[in-house]
Amino acid sequence: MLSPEEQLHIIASGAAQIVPEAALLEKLKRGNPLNIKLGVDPTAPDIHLGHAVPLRKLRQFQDLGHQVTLIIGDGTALIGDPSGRNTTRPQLSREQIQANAQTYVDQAFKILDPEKTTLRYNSDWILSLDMEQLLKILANFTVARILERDDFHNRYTSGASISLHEFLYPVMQAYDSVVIKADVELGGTDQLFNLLAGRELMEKMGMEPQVCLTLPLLEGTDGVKKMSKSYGNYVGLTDTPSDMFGKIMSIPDQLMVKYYRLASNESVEAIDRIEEGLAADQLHPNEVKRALARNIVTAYYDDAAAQEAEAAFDTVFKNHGIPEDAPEFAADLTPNEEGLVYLAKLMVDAGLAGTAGEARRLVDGGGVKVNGEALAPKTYNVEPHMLEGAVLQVGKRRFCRLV
RNA sequence: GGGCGUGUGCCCGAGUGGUUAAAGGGGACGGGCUGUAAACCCGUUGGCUCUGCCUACCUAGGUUCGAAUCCUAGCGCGCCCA
Repeated sequence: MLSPEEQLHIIASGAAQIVPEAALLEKLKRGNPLNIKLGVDPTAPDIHLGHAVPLRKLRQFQDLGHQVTLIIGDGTALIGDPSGRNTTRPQLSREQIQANAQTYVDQAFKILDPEKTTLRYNSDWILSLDMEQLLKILANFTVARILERDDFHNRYTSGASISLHEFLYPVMQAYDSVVIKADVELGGTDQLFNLLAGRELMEKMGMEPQVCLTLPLLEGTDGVKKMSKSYGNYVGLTDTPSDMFGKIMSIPDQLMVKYYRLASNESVEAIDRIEEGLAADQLHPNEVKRALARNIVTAYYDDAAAQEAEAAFDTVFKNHGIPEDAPEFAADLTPNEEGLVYLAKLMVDAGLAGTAGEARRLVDGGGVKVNGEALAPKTYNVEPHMLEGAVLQVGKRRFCRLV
C-alpha cells in the first residue's frame, strides 16, 4: 500500500484541479477504500480516448485499492445536461438511452476493474422521488446560485430560453452523490459547477462532502480542438490497432505528455521521467511517441497487436511499402473502345476518391500510384494489364488491392 | 404586431447588372522536406471520360440580350420598437 502522499501524487497526475486537495489527503489518510463516483450520460454510443480520460483516472483509483461507483445517468438523461450548451438538449427516448448505456458499459469495462466497480442507474432513485422529497432537495439551492453557471447565465442574460427542468440537472447530479455517499467525484473541467453542487448538497444534508476532481479536455489528433467524433479527430476505443497506432503517431509532439497522463497505461513515475527527458532533450520525440502509441494499443488490445501495428506502420511510412491488410476491390477492367480503363471512375468505385473530378485532380497532383509508381498528370485512362492485381495508392495512407 | 438589417462554396468572408465556378483567409486533401509531428515551400478544393458541357451565391417567381448582384413574395437569422 502506498502512502497517502504517494497516492495523491498519482491521483493528481494529469488532473486539472482537486477541490479541495487537503480534504482528499485527509480521506486517503484514513486508509479505508474510498468511493469514487463518475456519472455518465448515455448519449454517446462510441467511446473515444477523450471519454476514456475519466475512466482511466478511475482505474488508477482502483489500482490504489479504492472502489468505483459508475452511474449511468439514465434518469438525468431525461433532462439532458445543459453544460456548455446554448440551447435546450433534445430529450432522449427511454429505449435509446437503454441501448446507449449498454454500449457504453461494454466499452467502459475495457478500462475499469469489474471487481471494484459498482454500476448504478440513477433512474432507480431519481424517477421514484416523490414531490415532498424533491421539494426538500430543491430547497437547498437558490435560483441565484444556479444562475451563476456560465451557460445558464449567458442564456439568461442573452434572452435565450431555459426550461425549468434544465435547472434540475445539477441538482439531480448532486443528489446522486448523496445517494451513493461519494468520497470523490470526477468530471471534465466543464463539470466543475455540477461537481460542486454535489459537494454543497452533501454538506447541507449533514454528510461529509465529496472532493471534486476535474480532468482537462483532451485535444484530438489535430492537436487543437477537443477530441470529438464530429470533428473527425478522435481515436476510438474500437479502432483497429493499426488505425489507433497511426492516429497517435500523428498527434503534435507538445501533446505527448498530456496523452501519456490522460490516455495511457504508463505509470506516473515513468511519465514523470519521460517529461523530464523530453524537456532535457535526452529522449528522441519519435521514440517517445512510438512508445506512447504502443502503450495505448496494448491497453486496448495486447502486446502482440501493438507490435504488429508498429510493424505495419513502418512498412507503410518508413519503408514506403504496401500494407498486407490493404482492402481488396473487385474491379471491372473491361476496356472501352480505345482499349483503356477509365481510372478516375474506378478510384471512386474503390472508395479512393469521392468523385471522378477529385480522382483526376489527385492524379494531376502526383498523389496516385500504381504498384508504387506515381502516375503522370492527365493519366486518367490506363491499359487494363497495368491494373490486373495491382495495388492502387492515394497519398500516403490510402490503399486498395485490385482483384 | 411594426421598423430596420442580413442570408455567398466545408467554415469565415469579398463581390452589388457582363472574362465570376465567384477575391482573400481558415480548414481539408495532394506533392516536397521530415520523425506520417511541428514549421516551411508548392499545388488542388461544384459535377461530368473535361480544350467542352451541366449545375450553383436561402427558396419561388419577375425585370433584362445578360442577375450572386435589381424587383416581389416566402423562409431562416439578428437588432430595435410594441
